[in-house]
Formats: sequence, C-alpha cells, structure tokens
Amino acid sequence: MSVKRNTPQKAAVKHALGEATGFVSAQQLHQTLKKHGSTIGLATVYRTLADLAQSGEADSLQSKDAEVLYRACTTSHHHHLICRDCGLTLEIEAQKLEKWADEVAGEHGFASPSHNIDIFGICTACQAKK
Amino acid sequence: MSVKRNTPQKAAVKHALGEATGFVSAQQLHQTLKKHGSTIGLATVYRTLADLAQSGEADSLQSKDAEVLYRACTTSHHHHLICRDCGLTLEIEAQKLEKWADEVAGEHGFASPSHNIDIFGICTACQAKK
DNA sequence: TTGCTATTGACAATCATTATCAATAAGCAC
DNA sequence: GTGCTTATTGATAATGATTGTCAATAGCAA
Repeated sequence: MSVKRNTPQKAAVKHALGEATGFVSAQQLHQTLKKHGSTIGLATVYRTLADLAQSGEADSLQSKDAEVLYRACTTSHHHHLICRDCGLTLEIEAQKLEKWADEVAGEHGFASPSHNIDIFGICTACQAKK
Repeated sequence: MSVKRNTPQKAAVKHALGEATGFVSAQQLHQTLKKHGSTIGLATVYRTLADLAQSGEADSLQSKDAEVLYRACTTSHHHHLICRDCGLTLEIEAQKLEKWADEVAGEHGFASPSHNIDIFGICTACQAKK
C-alpha cells in the first residue's frame, strides 16, 4: 500500500492528455512530450496512463491495430462517439442504455454486469473535407 | 483478385472454432489443433481467422491484454453477452440499440455510424462455483 | 537536513501479430 | 491421370506495443 507522490512527470502526462483532442496512444503522447522538451521516459508515460485509467481520470480504448488509446475524461460513467477519421470524441450520456444492458444481463442470469459501448462515425468536419 | 482454394487447414480452423465454447485466441486455437495432431502453422491460423472475421463467419473482440479473440457466429448483426470467468458467450439481438446508436450519431452530425457493444458479467454456472 | 522509499528512465525482455519466402498442393485444362 | 499455374502453407525472422528490471533520483515527513 504505497503512498502516491506528486511528480512533474505525472503532471506533464496529465496536461498533455488534456491538450489532446481525441484518443491518443502512449507512444504518441511520449513523442509529443519529447517534442516539447521533456526528457520523460516511455515507461513512465505508460505507468502514468495506467494509473489515470485506474483512477477513472482517463478512458482507455483498444484501437484496431492492437494499441491502447487514452483520453482525459470526466469521472462519471459515460460512452463515446468517435470520429473514425480525425479522432474527435464526444462524451455520451445514456441512462436508457445502462438500464438496458443491466436488464439483458439479468435476464440471462449474469451477475455484476458491465459493458463496453462505443459509437463510431465520420464527423461533420471530416465529411466536409471530401 | 485471387481465387480462394479449399484446404484441410482452413477446414480444421473452422471446425476448431466451432467446437470452442466462447471466445478463443489464435494462439489457443493453434495449441488445440496441435494437441489433436495437426501440424498446422501458427501463421496459417492467424490468416484463416482474419479471413473468417472478414467474411463475417467469425466475430472478433479485443481482450484486456492486447490479444484478439475470435468466435464462430451467425452472419447477421448482433452483440454479445460474455462471462468474464469462463468465456461463455450468448448472442444478443437488439433492434432498439441499433436504432439508438444511429440516432445518437445522426444528432451530432456523424455519418456512416457503426458501433461496438458488448456486455460482460458472471454467468450462473460461475456464480455457483463460489 | 536526513532518511526512507516511491518514482524515474534507460534498456532488456516478452508476447501477440505480421512479413518473408521457398516448398507444397488446389483446381483446372487436356 | 498428367501437367501447369499460382494460391496456400509453414518455418522463421521481423515488428511493434507493452512490461519488467534495477540502479539512480527525488518527494516528503520528521
């Protein structure tokens, strides 16, 4: 049960994640930080992101090619509407859905239900670009 | 535009996938096939699974630790209710959901909507084991 | 300031997946 | 059946994200 410490590295990762527009990978974040002069280590970026995801300060999501993407978010439960082109992300509230998912699980006798729900599409800006 | 050929290897992968109870990884499937005496190569298992997923004969899903899991399925669109313990999987129909997802996308101006929806829980059998 | 130890960063190790490529074998015409 | 074309296979190397290791560093409480 270790006590957490505040370090400039953690602050930097947190800040960089907040600046990003959509979901970003640990690798991308590391590149960005280095471009801005940071000497932060790649492993530290991974560790910090894992912590943030753990504590609910960031959402994570698997991309198509087997890398994990992260994004700063509100701590309340929500889902995402994500642009397949530019990665723009909107947070979606869906009380109805939560209820539906839990009901479906209950109907089949499943306990401790949880779910993954993400919607993808092409945002208006990216549509205009074509 | 190559013409597909039927090979015993493809049939074996397809059969093994059908035998599996829930989602399995390419690695697991390869182990299983070898245990049953097959000399199939790992790369072939990967290739065949990718083809099946492409053609809609199998569903794929990302597990927590960055591996892709596959499962034989009906070709119509559906979602899954998956046991976190034993991997038991049920297919779920949800017209309401499809509609809801498309509506949400439309409301925000997103085109060509698609979605990932999976529900997890502990099935009755696994609850009983505790 | 001092001491304890959480944290860091460079690098090695792991692991799933993909690419390479020579050898094999489907499918087809005859 | 025979022979030809080329899709497919399987062994292995290569890739790339992520995690483990460990000595050095630096929070933070006293």
